[in-house]
Amino acid sequence: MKPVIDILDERIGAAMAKAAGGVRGAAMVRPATDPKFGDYQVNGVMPLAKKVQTDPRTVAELIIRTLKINDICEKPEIAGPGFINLRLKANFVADRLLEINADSQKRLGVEKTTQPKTIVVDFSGPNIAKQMHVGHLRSTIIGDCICRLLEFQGHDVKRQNHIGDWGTQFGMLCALFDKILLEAPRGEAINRDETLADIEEFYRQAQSLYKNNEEFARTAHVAVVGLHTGDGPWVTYWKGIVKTTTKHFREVYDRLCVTLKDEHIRGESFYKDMLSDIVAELKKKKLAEESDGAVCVFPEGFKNKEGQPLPFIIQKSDGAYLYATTDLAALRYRVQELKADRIIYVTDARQSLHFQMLFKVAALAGWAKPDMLIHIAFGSVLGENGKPLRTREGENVKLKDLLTEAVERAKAVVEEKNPDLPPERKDEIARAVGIGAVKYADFSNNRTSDYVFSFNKMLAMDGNTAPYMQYAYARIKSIERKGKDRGIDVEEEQSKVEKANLTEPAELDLAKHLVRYVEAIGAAAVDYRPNYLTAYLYELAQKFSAFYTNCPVLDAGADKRPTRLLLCDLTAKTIKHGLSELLGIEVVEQM
RNA sequence: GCGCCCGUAGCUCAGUAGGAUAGAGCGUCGGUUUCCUAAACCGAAGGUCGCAGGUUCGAAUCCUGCCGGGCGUACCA
Repeated sequence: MKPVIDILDERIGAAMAKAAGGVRGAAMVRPATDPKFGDYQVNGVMPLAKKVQTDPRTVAELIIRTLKINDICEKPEIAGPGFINLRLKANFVADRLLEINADSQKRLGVEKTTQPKTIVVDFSGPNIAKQMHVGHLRSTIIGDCICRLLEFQGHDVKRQNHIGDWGTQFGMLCALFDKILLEAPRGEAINRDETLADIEEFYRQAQSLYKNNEEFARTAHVAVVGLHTGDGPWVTYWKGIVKTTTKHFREVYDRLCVTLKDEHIRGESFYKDMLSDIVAELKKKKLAEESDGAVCVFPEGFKNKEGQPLPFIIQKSDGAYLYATTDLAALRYRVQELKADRIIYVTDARQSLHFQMLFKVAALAGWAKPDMLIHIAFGSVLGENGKPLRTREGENVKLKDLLTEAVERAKAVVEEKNPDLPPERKDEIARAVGIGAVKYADFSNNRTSDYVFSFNKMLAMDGNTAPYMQYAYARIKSIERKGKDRGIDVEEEQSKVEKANLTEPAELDLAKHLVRYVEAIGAAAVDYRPNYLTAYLYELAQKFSAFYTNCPVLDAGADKRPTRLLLCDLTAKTIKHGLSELLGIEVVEQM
C-alpha cells in the first residue's frame, strides 16, 4: 500500500508541472497544521508561483483544474496566501481501513523499502567488570528502537555491541584474581561463580592495591602484557570476568525488552590485532604524524584552546592505542567485512567532537564516505536537581536498581487501582508498566535534549506516558472480552465488513489516523527520532478515547457494530505494534 | 578563546527540508459516571517562541550580533 501522502504528492506534483509549463517545484504535501484545513495541505504552490512570477492563488486554481484526485479527496480548497487544502473522502478512508485489515503480512499496510541497505548500528556499549548504569540507558533503548524501525522498513540491520572489554584496567583485575588464587588455601580454587558485585568489589580492591603496592603493580603490568600475548593464566581470568559481566548485560537487556543478544557483542578486544595496522596505514598515507611523542592525525578544521590544530590521537607516547584507534579499526571492519552501507553510532552528545574527527579521518583514509557515517547523539538523563542523575551518595544509578524501583512503583499503583487481580497478573502488569514507563518517557522526549528523570511523571495515567497507552490498549481488549461474554463473535463480525461505515466524526477521525501509521514510522526512521512515533501513538490513543466515549461499540446497531469492532481491533493492533514491535514496550490485556 | 547543543505557557516538554490563529501534559478553575475499565473524557484561563537586527509573499524554524545555560576542546572512553 502506497502511503496516502505519497500518492497526493505525486498527483499534485504532476498537476503542478502542467500548471507551471515545465517549471519544476516540489509539491510539499504536509499534514494539515489545523484540522479545520482538512487532512493535508499543499505548501509548494507559493514557491512555484514565485518562480513563474504569478499570483499564488491563480497558480493554485490552475493546479486544481488539472488535478485528478476526486477518488481520494473532497474538492480541494484554496486558502490563505495560496495553500491547497485536501480532505480525505470517508469512502477512501474506509477502503484503506479494509486494506490494512486484510494485510496478509501483518504489517498494517506498511510496505518494505524498495532499497534495502546494510546498516550497522553501534549502541549500548557497556563496560566489562561494571554494572550497567543509567548512562547506558539511552544508547541501549534508542539504539534498539532505531534497529527495530530500520528492520521493519526492510533494511538489513547489523547490531554491534561495542563493549569495553579491553584495556589496562583488566591487567589490574587479572592480577588480583591471581593473588586471590595464590593466597587461597590449598585445594580451594577461585570461585568460578563469582557475581558481578564480587567483580566490582575486586575492581575497587585492585585499584587501591595498584596505587599502594609496587609488587602488585608489577604483576598488573605482567598481566597486561600476558593478555596481549596470550601467555599465562591471564586470558583465562579475563574470559571469566567477561562471562560474568555479559550474563549481567543479558539480564538487563531481557528486562528492557531490548533485542541485543550475545552474538551482537563485538567488543574492543576484537579489534586489538588490527590496531597497529591502522596506525601503520595512516602513517603510510601520510595522514598520521608524530607529535609530542604521540601518533596523531590532524584533520582540517579542528582547533584546540590555543587555536592550534587539534590532534586525533591514535597512539599514545607510551605506545598504547586509544579508543580513537579502536573506533577506526571497527569502522574499517564494518565497511570492509560487514559490508555496511551506513554506520550509525548511538552515543551521548558529549562525544560528538570525537565522531566528527573520526568520520573525517575515516574519509581521509578512504575507508568510508562521509555521508554513510552518522552520529545519533542524545542528551543526558538528569535528576530533579537538573544535574546528571546520581544516587544520594553521588554514584551512578545502577540500571538494575532503577528498573526495580520503576516496577515496584508500578506495582503499588496496580495494587491501589485493581486490588482484586490475581497476584501473578499484578506482577505482569507492574513489569510492563514500570519498564515501559522508563522507556516511553525516554522515547517521548526529544532525543537531543537532556531530560529530567521523574518516576511520578512517567508513571502518570494522564498525558503522553506508557501507562496511558497501555490503558488504552487494555480497554480495547476489555471490549473484546465483554463482547465474547455476550456471545458476540468479534472476529467473525469484523471480518465480514465489506464497507466500513464511518459516519460519526470520532469514527472518521480515528480511522484517518490509523491510515497514517506509515507516516509516523517514516518520520521517526528518517530522523532517528522515536518521539515522532510516541507522538503518533499518543494521538491515536486520544482519538480512540474520544471514539470510546462517543461511540458505544457492543451496544451499537447491526449497521454500526462491525465497523466499530474493526476500528477497535485495528487501533489495538497499531498500538501493540508501535509499542511492542517498534519501541520494545510490552502491552497487557488488562490493567 | 574556539566548537557543538540548547533557551517555547507557572512547571515539564512537542513543534517532521520556512507555512495559515505556536500545541500537549502537569498544575489552576469549571463540567461529565444508572452506559464497553473515571488509570478516562469535555471545557476555560494561561505566550513579546531569550533579546536585537537581517533574508522573503511568509520565520519558533534560516543568517548575523548580543544575553543566559549545558557539553566538549592532546595522549580516559
